Amino acid sequence: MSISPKTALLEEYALVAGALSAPARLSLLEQLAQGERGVEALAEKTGLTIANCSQHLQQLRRAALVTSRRDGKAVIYRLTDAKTLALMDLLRVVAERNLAQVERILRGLSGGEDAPEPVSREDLAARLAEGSVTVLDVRPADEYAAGHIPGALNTALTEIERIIPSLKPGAEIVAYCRGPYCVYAHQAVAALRKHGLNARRLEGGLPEWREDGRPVRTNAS
Amino acid sequence: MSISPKTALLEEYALVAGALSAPARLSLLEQLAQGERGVEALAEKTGLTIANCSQHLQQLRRAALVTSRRDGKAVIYRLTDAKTLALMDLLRVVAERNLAQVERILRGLSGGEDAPEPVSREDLAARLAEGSVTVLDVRPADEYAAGHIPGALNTALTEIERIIPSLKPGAEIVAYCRGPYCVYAHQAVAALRKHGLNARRLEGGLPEWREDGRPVRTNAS
DNA sequence: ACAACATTCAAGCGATTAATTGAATGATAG
DNA sequence: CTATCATTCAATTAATCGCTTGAATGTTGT
Repeated sequence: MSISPKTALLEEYALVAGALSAPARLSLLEQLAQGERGVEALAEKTGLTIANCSQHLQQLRRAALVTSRRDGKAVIYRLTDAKTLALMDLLRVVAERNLAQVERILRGLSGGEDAPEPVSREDLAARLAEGSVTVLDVRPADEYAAGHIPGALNTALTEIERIIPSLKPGAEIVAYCRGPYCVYAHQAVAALRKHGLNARRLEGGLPEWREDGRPVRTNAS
Repeated sequence: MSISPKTALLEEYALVAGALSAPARLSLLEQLAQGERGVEALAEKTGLTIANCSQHLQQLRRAALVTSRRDGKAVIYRLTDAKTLALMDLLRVVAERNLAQVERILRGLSGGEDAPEPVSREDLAARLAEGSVTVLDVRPADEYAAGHIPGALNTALTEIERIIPSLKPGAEIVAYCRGPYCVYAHQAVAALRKHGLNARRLEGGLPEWREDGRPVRTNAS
Protein backbone atom coordinates (compact mmCIF):
# COMPACT_ATOMS: atom_id res chain seq x y z
CA MET A 1 0.00 0.00 0.00
CA SER A 2 2.11 2.85 -1.27
CA ILE A 3 -0.80 5.27 -1.41
CA SER A 4 -1.98 7.23 1.59
CA PRO A 5 -4.38 5.57 4.02
CA LYS A 6 -6.86 8.34 3.33
CA THR A 7 -6.99 7.56 -0.37
CA ALA A 8 -7.12 3.85 0.39
CA LEU A 9 -10.24 4.36 2.48
CA LEU A 10 -11.91 6.49 -0.15
CA GLU A 11 -11.16 3.82 -2.72
CA GLU A 12 -12.97 1.23 -0.65
CA TYR A 13 -16.03 3.43 -0.45
CA ALA A 14 -15.75 4.14 -4.16
CA LEU A 15 -15.67 0.41 -4.81
CA VAL A 16 -19.09 -0.01 -3.24
CA ALA A 17 -20.50 2.93 -5.19
CA GLY A 18 -18.89 1.62 -8.35
CA ALA A 19 -20.62 -1.71 -7.91
CA LEU A 20 -23.93 0.17 -7.99
CA SER A 21 -23.00 2.24 -11.02
CA ALA A 22 -23.99 -0.16 -13.80
CA PRO A 23 -27.60 -0.73 -14.85
CA ALA A 24 -26.96 -4.43 -15.28
CA ARG A 25 -25.90 -4.79 -11.64
CA LEU A 26 -28.81 -2.74 -10.35
CA SER A 27 -31.04 -5.06 -12.31
CA LEU A 28 -29.41 -8.05 -10.66
CA LEU A 29 -29.85 -6.51 -7.23
CA GLU A 30 -33.50 -5.88 -7.96
CA GLN A 31 -33.93 -9.54 -8.79
CA LEU A 32 -32.08 -10.59 -5.66
CA ALA A 33 -34.35 -8.34 -3.63
CA GLN A 34 -37.16 -10.73 -4.59
CA GLY A 35 -35.28 -13.60 -2.99
CA GLU A 36 -32.15 -15.65 -3.45
CA ARG A 37 -31.42 -16.97 -6.93
CA GLY A 38 -28.95 -19.08 -8.89
CA VAL A 39 -26.72 -17.69 -11.58
CA GLU A 40 -28.67 -19.19 -14.44
CA ALA A 41 -32.03 -17.85 -13.24
CA LEU A 42 -30.55 -14.39 -12.77
CA ALA A 43 -28.99 -14.46 -16.22
CA GLU A 44 -32.30 -15.32 -17.82
CA LYS A 45 -34.29 -12.70 -15.92
CA THR A 46 -31.85 -9.94 -16.70
CA GLY A 47 -31.07 -10.98 -20.26
CA LEU A 48 -27.35 -11.31 -19.60
CA THR A 49 -25.19 -14.19 -20.71
CA ILE A 50 -24.22 -16.63 -17.97
CA ALA A 51 -20.56 -15.64 -17.98
CA ASN A 52 -21.30 -11.94 -17.97
CA CYS A 53 -23.81 -12.38 -15.19
CA SER A 54 -21.30 -14.34 -13.15
CA GLN A 55 -18.77 -11.57 -13.49
CA HIS A 56 -21.21 -8.89 -12.42
CA LEU A 57 -22.20 -10.98 -9.42
CA GLN A 58 -18.59 -11.30 -8.39
CA GLN A 59 -18.20 -7.57 -8.59
CA LEU A 60 -21.19 -7.20 -6.30
CA ARG A 61 -19.68 -9.74 -3.98
CA ARG A 62 -16.36 -7.89 -3.94
CA ALA A 63 -18.31 -4.87 -2.72
CA ALA A 64 -19.99 -7.18 -0.21
CA LEU A 65 -23.44 -6.21 -1.40
CA VAL A 66 -24.31 -9.86 -2.04
CA THR A 67 -23.10 -13.18 -0.66
CA SER A 68 -23.25 -16.66 -2.13
CA ARG A 69 -23.52 -20.24 -0.99
CA ARG A 70 -23.20 -23.50 -2.81
CA ASP A 71 -26.17 -25.80 -3.21
CA GLY A 72 -25.10 -28.93 -5.02
CA LYS A 73 -23.93 -27.91 -8.45
CA ALA A 74 -25.52 -24.52 -8.26
CA VAL A 75 -24.28 -21.34 -6.57
CA ILE A 76 -27.04 -19.34 -4.95
CA TYR A 77 -26.66 -15.60 -4.47
CA ARG A 78 -28.56 -13.33 -2.08
CA LEU A 79 -28.38 -9.80 -0.73
CA THR A 80 -25.94 -9.63 2.16
CA ASP A 81 -28.40 -7.94 4.50
CA ALA A 82 -31.08 -5.26 4.70
CA LYS A 83 -28.44 -2.56 4.43
CA THR A 84 -27.97 -3.39 0.77
CA LEU A 85 -31.66 -2.80 0.23
CA ALA A 86 -31.45 0.43 2.21
CA LEU A 87 -28.58 1.66 0.09
CA MET A 88 -30.46 0.91 -3.12
CA ASP A 89 -33.47 2.68 -1.72
CA LEU A 90 -31.60 5.82 -0.74
CA LEU A 91 -29.90 5.88 -4.12
CA ARG A 92 -33.31 5.82 -5.75
CA VAL A 93 -34.70 8.49 -3.44
CA VAL A 94 -31.80 10.84 -4.17
CA ALA A 95 -32.04 10.22 -7.89
CA GLU A 96 -35.79 10.78 -7.99
CA ARG A 97 -35.69 13.74 -5.70
CA ASN A 98 -33.12 15.53 -7.73
CA LEU A 99 -33.21 14.44 -11.33
CA ALA A 100 -35.91 15.94 -13.46
CA GLN A 101 -35.10 13.24 -15.96
CA VAL A 102 -36.40 10.52 -13.68
CA GLU A 103 -39.67 12.30 -13.15
CA ARG A 104 -40.16 12.67 -16.84
CA ILE A 105 -39.61 8.98 -17.43
CA LEU A 106 -41.96 7.98 -14.65
CA ARG A 107 -44.60 10.48 -15.69
CA GLY A 108 -44.48 9.17 -19.22
CA LEU A 109 -45.02 5.68 -17.90
CA SER A 110 -47.94 6.57 -15.69
CA GLY A 111 -49.78 8.19 -18.56
CA GLY A 112 -49.66 11.88 -17.79
CA GLU A 113 -50.00 13.96 -14.70
CA ASP A 114 -53.24 12.43 -13.50
CA ALA A 115 -51.32 9.59 -11.89
CA PRO A 116 -52.35 9.46 -8.24
CA GLU A 117 -50.08 9.21 -5.24
CA PRO A 118 -48.97 5.68 -4.39
CA VAL A 119 -50.69 3.83 -1.56
CA SER A 120 -48.56 3.29 1.53
CA ARG A 121 -47.99 -0.28 2.69
CA GLU A 122 -49.66 0.55 5.99
CA ASP A 123 -52.79 1.77 4.22
CA LEU A 124 -52.92 -1.29 2.02
CA ALA A 125 -52.62 -3.60 5.01
CA ALA A 126 -55.55 -1.82 6.69
CA ARG A 127 -57.74 -1.99 3.59
CA LEU A 128 -56.86 -5.61 3.04
CA ALA A 129 -58.07 -6.36 6.54
CA GLU A 130 -61.46 -4.86 5.77
CA GLY A 131 -61.55 -6.42 2.30
CA SER A 132 -62.20 -3.15 0.53
CA VAL A 133 -59.51 -3.44 -2.09
CA THR A 134 -58.36 -5.61 -4.99
CA VAL A 135 -54.63 -6.25 -5.10
CA LEU A 136 -52.90 -6.90 -8.40
CA ASP A 137 -49.45 -8.55 -8.64
CA VAL A 138 -47.88 -7.46 -11.94
CA ARG A 139 -44.88 -9.78 -11.98
CA PRO A 140 -44.00 -12.92 -13.92
CA ALA A 141 -45.86 -15.99 -12.74
CA ASP A 142 -42.77 -17.67 -11.27
CA GLU A 143 -42.04 -14.71 -9.03
CA TYR A 144 -45.68 -14.61 -7.96
CA ALA A 145 -45.49 -18.29 -7.11
CA ALA A 146 -42.36 -17.71 -5.01
CA GLY A 147 -44.22 -15.24 -2.81
CA HIS A 148 -46.98 -12.63 -3.04
CA ILE A 149 -49.28 -10.50 -0.94
CA PRO A 150 -52.12 -12.73 0.33
CA GLY A 151 -55.20 -12.41 -1.84
CA ALA A 152 -53.40 -10.74 -4.74
CA LEU A 153 -54.36 -11.59 -8.29
CA ASN A 154 -51.47 -12.25 -10.65
CA THR A 155 -51.28 -11.08 -14.23
CA ALA A 156 -48.48 -10.30 -16.63
CA LEU A 157 -48.44 -6.76 -17.93
CA THR A 158 -49.08 -8.00 -21.46
CA GLU A 159 -52.18 -9.84 -20.33
CA ILE A 160 -53.65 -7.09 -18.24
CA GLU A 161 -56.46 -6.34 -20.68
CA ARG A 162 -57.90 -9.76 -19.98
CA ILE A 163 -58.67 -9.22 -16.34
CA ILE A 164 -60.26 -5.83 -16.81
CA PRO A 165 -63.73 -7.22 -17.52
CA SER A 166 -63.67 -9.09 -14.22
CA LEU A 167 -63.09 -5.90 -12.22
CA LYS A 168 -66.00 -3.78 -11.02
CA PRO A 169 -65.87 -0.23 -12.40
CA GLY A 170 -65.89 1.44 -9.00
CA ALA A 171 -63.61 -1.01 -7.20
CA GLU A 172 -60.38 0.22 -5.73
CA ILE A 173 -57.34 -1.51 -7.22
CA VAL A 174 -53.76 -1.46 -5.93
CA ALA A 175 -50.99 -2.74 -8.19
CA TYR A 176 -47.50 -3.70 -7.14
CA CYS A 177 -44.45 -5.32 -8.71
CA ARG A 178 -40.83 -6.00 -7.80
CA GLY A 179 -40.11 -2.75 -6.07
CA PRO A 180 -39.13 0.82 -6.67
CA TYR A 181 -36.83 -0.03 -9.57
CA CYS A 182 -39.56 -1.88 -11.38
CA VAL A 183 -41.90 -0.10 -13.76
CA TYR A 184 -44.53 -2.82 -14.22
CA ALA A 185 -46.86 -1.38 -11.61
CA HIS A 186 -46.57 2.10 -13.12
CA GLN A 187 -47.55 0.75 -16.50
CA ALA A 188 -50.35 -1.39 -15.09
CA VAL A 189 -51.88 1.59 -13.31
CA ALA A 190 -51.68 3.65 -16.50
CA ALA A 191 -53.42 0.89 -18.48
CA LEU A 192 -56.17 0.41 -15.90
CA ARG A 193 -56.85 4.10 -15.54
CA LYS A 194 -57.13 4.42 -19.30
CA HIS A 195 -60.10 2.10 -18.92
CA GLY A 196 -61.61 4.33 -16.28
CA LEU A 197 -60.70 2.11 -13.36
CA ASN A 198 -59.75 3.43 -9.95
CA ALA A 199 -56.21 2.04 -9.82
CA ARG A 200 -53.27 3.12 -7.71
CA ARG A 201 -49.74 1.92 -7.17
CA LEU A 202 -48.35 0.42 -3.99
CA GLU A 203 -45.38 2.24 -2.55
CA GLY A 204 -42.38 -0.04 -2.97
CA GLY A 205 -42.81 -3.65 -4.00
CA LEU A 206 -42.80 -7.11 -2.54
CA PRO A 207 -39.28 -6.89 -1.02
CA GLU A 208 -40.26 -3.78 0.93
CA TRP A 209 -43.56 -5.40 1.98
CA ARG A 210 -41.67 -8.41 3.25
CA GLU A 211 -39.05 -6.22 4.92
CA ASP A 212 -41.87 -4.60 6.91
CA GLY A 213 -42.65 -8.01 8.32
CA ARG A 214 -46.03 -8.25 6.59
CA PRO A 215 -47.51 -11.59 5.50
CA VAL A 216 -46.40 -13.23 2.25
CA ARG A 217 -48.11 -16.25 0.73
CA THR A 218 -46.37 -18.83 -1.43
CA ASN A 219 -47.88 -21.31 -3.87
CA ALA A 220 -47.05 -24.32 -1.77
CA SER A 221 -49.49 -26.63 -3.50
CA MET B 1 -35.06 7.33 -26.30
CA SER B 2 -34.80 4.07 -28.17
CA ILE B 3 -33.97 2.02 -25.11
CA SER B 4 -36.62 0.66 -22.80
CA PRO B 5 -37.95 2.92 -20.05
CA LYS B 6 -36.83 0.36 -17.52
CA THR B 7 -33.21 0.59 -18.61
CA ALA B 8 -33.49 4.37 -18.82
CA LEU B 9 -34.51 4.51 -15.17
CA LEU B 10 -31.74 2.18 -14.06
CA GLU B 11 -29.27 4.33 -15.93
CA GLU B 12 -30.37 7.40 -14.00
CA TYR B 13 -29.81 5.58 -10.73
CA ALA B 14 -26.50 4.30 -12.00
CA LEU B 15 -25.50 7.86 -12.82
CA VAL B 16 -25.86 8.87 -9.18
CA ALA B 17 -23.90 5.85 -8.00
CA GLY B 18 -21.28 6.49 -10.64
CA ALA B 19 -20.81 10.01 -9.37
CA LEU B 20 -19.88 8.50 -5.99
CA SER B 21 -17.53 5.92 -7.46
CA ALA B 22 -14.35 7.98 -7.72
CA PRO B 23 -12.16 8.77 -4.69
CA ALA B 24 -11.57 12.29 -6.00
CA ARG B 25 -15.27 13.05 -5.97
CA LEU B 26 -15.80 11.56 -2.52
CA SER B 27 -13.01 13.79 -1.36
CA LEU B 28 -14.75 16.80 -2.88
CA LEU B 29 -18.02 15.85 -1.20
CA GLU B 30 -16.24 15.53 2.13
CA GLN B 31 -14.94 19.06 1.72
CA LEU B 32 -18.35 20.34 0.73
CA ALA B 33 -19.82 18.70 3.82
CA GLN B 34 -17.77 21.22 5.82
CA GLY B 35 -19.57 24.06 4.06
CA GLU B 36 -19.85 25.67 0.65
CA ARG B 37 -16.63 26.33 -1.25
CA GLY B 38 -15.35 27.81 -4.49
CA VAL B 39 -13.64 25.75 -7.17
CA GLU B 40 -10.17 27.02 -6.41
CA ALA B 41 -10.41 26.30 -2.70
CA LEU B 42 -11.68 22.80 -3.41
CA ALA B 43 -8.91 22.16 -5.91
CA GLU B 44 -6.28 23.16 -3.39
CA LYS B 45 -7.75 21.10 -0.56
CA THR B 46 -8.07 17.99 -2.66
CA GLY B 47 -4.84 18.38 -4.62
CA LEU B 48 -6.59 18.37 -7.98
CA THR B 49 -5.89 20.79 -10.79
CA ILE B 50 -8.50 23.49 -11.27
CA ALA B 51 -9.77 22.10 -14.57
CA ASN B 52 -9.96 18.56 -13.28
CA CYS B 53 -11.72 19.70 -10.14
CA SER B 54 -14.23 21.65 -12.21
CA GLN B 55 -15.02 18.59 -14.28
CA HIS B 56 -15.55 16.40 -11.23
CA LEU B 57 -17.83 19.03 -9.75
CA GLN B 58 -19.91 19.11 -12.88
CA GLN B 59 -20.27 15.37 -12.73
CA LEU B 60 -21.52 15.68 -9.18
CA ARG B 61 -23.90 18.38 -10.31
CA ARG B 62 -25.21 16.22 -13.13
CA ALA B 63 -26.08 13.64 -10.50
CA ALA B 64 -27.67 16.47 -8.51
CA LEU B 65 -25.55 15.71 -5.47
CA VAL B 66 -24.28 19.31 -5.40
CA THR B 67 -25.59 22.64 -6.63
CA SER B 68 -23.75 25.82 -7.48
CA ARG B 69 -24.32 29.53 -7.45
CA ARG B 70 -22.33 32.41 -8.79
CA ASP B 71 -20.75 34.93 -6.43
CA GLY B 72 -18.99 37.59 -8.46
CA LYS B 73 -16.25 35.91 -10.43
CA ALA B 74 -16.35 32.78 -8.38
CA VAL B 75 -18.71 29.81 -8.57
CA ILE B 76 -19.62 28.45 -5.17
CA TYR B 77 -20.60 24.79 -4.78
CA ARG B 78 -22.52 23.20 -1.93
CA LEU B 79 -24.26 19.90 -1.17
CA THR B 80 -27.77 19.91 -2.59
CA ASP B 81 -29.37 18.87 0.70
CA ALA B 82 -29.00 16.57 3.67
CA LYS B 83 -29.88 13.57 1.53
CA THR B 84 -26.49 13.78 -0.13
CA LEU B 85 -24.88 13.52 3.28
CA ALA B 86 -27.17 10.63 4.15
CA LEU B 87 -26.20 8.78 1.01
CA MET B 88 -22.49 9.25 1.71
CA ASP B 89 -23.05 8.05 5.23
CA LEU B 90 -24.90 4.89 4.23
CA LEU B 91 -22.26 4.16 1.64
CA ARG B 92 -19.65 4.34 4.35
CA VAL B 93 -21.66 2.20 6.74
CA VAL B 94 -22.14 -0.53 4.15
CA ALA B 95 -18.48 -0.44 3.18
CA GLU B 96 -17.29 -0.59 6.77
CA ARG B 97 -19.79 -3.19 7.79
CA ASN B 98 -18.85 -5.54 5.04
CA LEU B 99 -15.32 -4.97 3.89
CA ALA B 100 -12.60 -6.43 6.01
CA GLN B 101 -10.22 -4.24 4.08
CA VAL B 102 -11.68 -1.10 5.60
CA GLU B 103 -11.31 -2.41 9.11
CA ARG B 104 -7.71 -3.25 8.48
CA ILE B 105 -6.96 0.24 7.25
CA LEU B 106 -8.72 1.89 10.17
CA ARG B 107 -7.13 -0.43 12.69
CA GLY B 108 -3.72 0.36 11.30
CA LEU B 109 -4.41 4.05 11.69
CA SER B 110 -5.62 3.81 15.23
CA GLY B 111 -2.47 2.03 16.30
CA GLY B 112 -3.63 -1.46 17.01
CA GLU B 113 -6.63 -3.04 18.60
CA ASP B 114 -6.58 -0.99 21.77
CA ALA B 115 -8.45 1.81 20.04
CA PRO B 116 -11.53 2.57 22.11
CA GLU B 117 -15.08 3.01 20.87
CA PRO B 118 -15.89 6.45 19.56
CA VAL B 119 -17.83 8.88 21.73
CA SER B 120 -21.37 9.61 20.56
CA ARG B 121 -22.29 13.21 19.83
CA GLU B 122 -24.94 13.06 22.52
CA ASP B 123 -22.39 11.96 25.11
CA LEU B 124 -19.98 14.67 24.12
CA ALA B 125 -22.67 17.35 24.38
CA ALA B 126 -23.51 16.17 27.89
CA ARG B 127 -19.88 16.13 29.01
CA LEU B 128 -19.27 19.52 27.46
CA ALA B 129 -22.12 20.91 29.54
CA GLU B 130 -20.45 19.69 32.74
CA GLY B 131 -17.01 20.78 31.52
CA SER B 132 -15.46 17.38 32.13
CA VAL B 133 -13.79 16.96 28.75
CA THR B 134 -11.21 18.56 26.47
CA VAL B 135 -12.23 18.73 22.81
CA LEU B 136 -9.62 18.70 20.10
CA ASP B 137 -10.31 19.86 16.54
CA VAL B 138 -7.81 18.15 14.22
CA ARG B 139 -8.47 20.09 11.04
CA PRO B 140 -6.60 22.81 9.15
CA ALA B 141 -6.83 26.20 10.79
CA ASP B 142 -9.02 27.71 8.07
CA GLU B 143 -11.66 25.04 8.51
CA TYR B 144 -11.52 25.51 12.28
CA ALA B 145 -12.02 29.23 11.78
CA ALA B 146 -15.04 28.60 9.56
CA GLY B 147 -16.78 26.70 12.34
CA HIS B 148 -15.95 24.43 15.27
CA ILE B 149 -17.41 22.88 18.38
CA PRO B 150 -17.49 25.58 21.11
CA GLY B 151 -14.50 25.32 23.40
CA ALA B 152 -12.51 23.06 21.09
CA LEU B 153 -8.76 23.48 20.79
CA ASN B 154 -7.39 23.45 17.27
CA THR B 155 -4.20 21.75 16.19
CA ALA B 156 -2.93 20.34 12.93
CA LEU B 157 -2.05 16.67 13.05
CA THR B 158 1.61 17.44 12.38
CA GLU B 159 1.70 19.80 15.35
CA ILE B 160 -0.07 17.56 17.78
CA GLU B 161 3.05 16.82 19.83
CA ARG B 162 3.19 20.43 20.86
CA ILE B 163 -0.05 20.52 22.75
CA ILE B 164 0.55 17.31 24.62
CA PRO B 165 2.45 19.00 27.47
CA SER B 166 -0.51 21.28 28.12
CA LEU B 167 -2.88 18.36 28.67
CA LYS B 168 -3.30 16.81 32.10
CA PRO B 169 -2.36 13.13 32.12
CA GLY B 170 -5.73 11.97 33.41
CA ALA B 171 -7.92 14.36 31.43
CA GLU B 172 -10.44 12.97 29.02
CA ILE B 173 -9.84 14.09 25.44
CA VAL B 174 -12.19 13.80 22.50
CA ALA B 175 -10.82 14.42 19.01
CA TYR B 176 -12.82 15.11 15.89
CA CYS B 177 -12.15 16.13 12.29
CA ARG B 178 -14.09 16.50 9.07
CA GLY B 179 -16.27 13.48 9.39
CA PRO B 180 -16.39 9.77 8.82
CA TYR B 181 -14.30 9.93 5.65
CA CYS B 182 -11.54 11.79 7.42
CA VAL B 183 -8.74 9.98 9.17
CA TYR B 184 -7.20 12.87 11.09
CA ALA B 185 -9.06 12.09 14.30
CA HIS B 186 -8.07 8.43 14.10
CA GLN B 187 -4.45 9.38 13.80
CA ALA B 188 -4.67 12.01 16.51
CA VAL B 189 -6.15 9.52 18.95
CA ALA B 190 -3.41 7.02 18.13
CA ALA B 191 -0.73 9.65 18.73
CA LEU B 192 -2.21 10.82 22.02
CA ARG B 193 -2.72 7.31 23.35
CA LYS B 194 0.87 6.51 22.54
CA HIS B 195 1.71 9.20 25.10
CA GLY B 196 -0.54 7.56 27.64
CA LEU B 197 -3.36 10.05 27.32
CA ASN B 198 -6.99 9.12 27.67
CA ALA B 199 -8.10 10.09 24.16
CA ARG B 200 -11.12 8.99 22.20
CA ARG B 201 -12.63 9.84 18.86
CA LEU B 202 -15.93 11.61 18.27
CA GLU B 203 -18.44 9.69 16.19
CA GLY B 204 -18.74 11.53 12.90
CA GLY B 205 -17.27 14.97 12.43
CA LEU B 206 -18.30 18.59 12.34
CA PRO B 207 -20.85 18.21 9.51
CA GLU B 208 -22.72 15.56 11.48
CA TRP B 209 -22.50 17.64 14.65
CA ARG B 210 -23.99 20.58 12.81
CA GLU B 211 -26.62 18.38 11.18
CA ASP B 212 -27.74 17.39 14.67
CA GLY B 213 -28.51 21.04 15.33
CA ARG B 214 -25.76 21.39 17.94
CA PRO B 215 -23.94 24.68 18.49
CA VAL B 216 -21.06 25.70 16.25
CA ARG B 217 -18.77 28.64 16.92
CA THR B 218 -17.01 30.67 14.24
CA ASN B 219 -13.98 32.92 14.55
CA ALA B 220 -15.89 36.11 13.88
CA SER B 221 -13.24 38.41 15.24
C1' DA C 1 -14.82 49.19 -23.90
C1' DC C 2 -10.83 46.88 -22.07
C1' DA C 3 -8.03 44.12 -19.07
C1' DA C 4 -7.86 40.70 -15.43
C1' DC C 5 -9.52 36.82 -13.40
C1' DA C 6 -12.22 32.40 -12.23
C1' DT C 7 -14.27 28.88 -14.37
C1' DT C 8 -15.60 25.95 -18.13
C1' DC C 9 -15.09 23.73 -22.61
C1' DA C 10 -12.75 20.72 -26.06
C1' DA C 11 -9.38 17.56 -27.69
C1' DG C 12 -6.10 13.88 -26.82
C1' DC C 13 -3.78 10.30 -24.21
C1' DG C 14 -3.42 6.29 -21.07
C1' DA C 15 -5.82 3.28 -18.09
C1' DT C 16 -9.90 0.89 -16.70
C1' DT C 17 -14.32 -1.53 -17.65
C1' DA C 18 -17.99 -4.34 -20.00
C1' DA C 19 -19.19 -7.96 -23.06
C1' DT C 20 -17.84 -12.05 -25.80
C1' DT C 21 -15.74 -16.38 -26.50
C1' DG C 22 -13.65 -20.65 -25.16
C1' DA C 23 -11.27 -23.27 -21.68
C1' DA C 24 -10.80 -24.69 -16.67
C1' DT C 25 -12.69 -25.70 -12.09
C1' DG C 26 -15.49 -28.06 -8.74
C1' DA C 27 -19.42 -31.00 -7.39
C1' DT C 28 -22.56 -34.76 -8.32
C1' DA C 29 -24.32 -39.14 -10.45
C1' DG C 30 -23.48 -43.46 -12.43
C1' DC D 1 -13.13 -43.21 -11.29
C1' DT D 2 -15.26 -40.99 -15.04
C1' DA D 3 -18.81 -38.25 -17.24
C1' DT D 4 -21.72 -34.43 -16.78
C1' DC D 5 -23.25 -30.08 -15.52
C1' DA D 6 -23.22 -25.24 -13.40
C1' DT D 7 -20.17 -21.87 -12.65
C1' DT D 8 -15.88 -19.40 -12.95
C1' DC D 9 -11.56 -18.02 -15.12
C1' DA D 10 -8.76 -16.10 -18.97
C1' DA D 11 -8.03 -13.52 -23.06
C1' DT D 12 -9.78 -10.31 -26.49
C1' DT D 13 -12.02 -6.19 -28.28
C1' DA D 14 -14.71 -1.96 -28.02
C1' DA D 15 -16.16 1.55 -25.18
C1' DT D 16 -15.73 4.61 -21.26
C1' DC D 17 -13.36 7.32 -17.77
C1' DG D 18 -9.91 10.29 -15.60
C1' DC D 19 -6.35 13.53 -16.26
C1' DT D 20 -3.73 17.04 -18.82
C1' DT D 21 -3.27 20.88 -21.94
C1' DG D 22 -4.69 25.03 -24.16
C1' DA D 23 -8.40 27.86 -25.68
C1' DA D 24 -13.10 29.97 -24.78
C1' DT D 25 -16.65 31.93 -21.78
C1' DG D 26 -18.49 35.12 -18.61
C1' DT D 27 -17.93 38.53 -14.78
C1' DT D 28 -15.72 42.38 -12.35
C1' DG D 29 -13.05 46.63 -11.96
C1' DT D 30 -10.87 50.54 -14.33
